[in-house]
Amino acid sequence: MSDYFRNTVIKKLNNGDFDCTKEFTVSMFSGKHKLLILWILINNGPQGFSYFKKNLKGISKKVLSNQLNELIDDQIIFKQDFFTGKVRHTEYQLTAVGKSLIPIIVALNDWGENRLKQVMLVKKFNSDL
Amino acid sequence: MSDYFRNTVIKKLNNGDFDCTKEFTVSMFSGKHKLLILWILINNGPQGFSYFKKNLKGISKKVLSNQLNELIDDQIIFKQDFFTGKVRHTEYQLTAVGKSLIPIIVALNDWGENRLKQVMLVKKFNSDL
DNA sequence: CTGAATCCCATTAGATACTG
DNA sequence: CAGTATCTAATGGGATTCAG
Repeated sequence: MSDYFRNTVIKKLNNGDFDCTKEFTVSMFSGKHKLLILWILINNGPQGFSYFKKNLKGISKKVLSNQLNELIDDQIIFKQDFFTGKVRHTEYQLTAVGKSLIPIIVALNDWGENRLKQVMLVKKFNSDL
Repeated sequence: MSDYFRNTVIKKLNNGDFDCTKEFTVSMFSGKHKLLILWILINNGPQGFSYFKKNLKGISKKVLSNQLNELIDDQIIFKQDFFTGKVRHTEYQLTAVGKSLIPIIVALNDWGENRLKQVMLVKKFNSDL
């Protein structure tokens, strides 16, 4: 992702540069895994750290941690801790702000699925020649 | 952006790994400036290279070129060249695929504007204390 | 179990110069 | 005008280590 980019946008906002709405919006989504994380939360409900680790194939703990923290900073998700004895379990959930993204994320996902089908059809057609 | 990420997704698709719809979708949008580029095309119609250069504050020619080419590769926009004598002018336009993104981009932008207003209100409130 | 800190290398962005 | 080529500096990701 782009911590640098996010920080740049945050600085701009703090300096009263309101002319960066689009950059702001992009900064909310930049990060390879954020859409996946949100998708999981939308479809499977609140989940813990290890659930994401298992389901986001190939993601490292560091990157996952970064992405989750950025989403928390942006108030799109929040975290709760539970203890079983000394063992900590966590649960990440969508905030109200995060929930307001659901229609967009669903639309984005639908678009991606349809587009992927198109791409695959073209590929198949070409290989059938 | 992430040429690396895009290439990874493309490789996966070529290897028959269809289990990366979300990654595919994200790869379409990854890139700080793509949303801005599309936003310009949606609102201001077809534009040339220098128009983007002027309006995407701080973007370098190299990065702009990359972003435009990725969008072309993904068949979201296409390019036409015109010559006035030996001087080349270009025009980038949305394809049908690109146009299918308009509702999503508009929704994304609306969301971003509203969210930014919220953020600003909170900031103002805090500074008024 | 969750997650922060560190080290190191791959990738990307920016500046500059050059071409058709 | 619209890029491409090249070089360098800044960033980001992965692996490992450590801690609550």
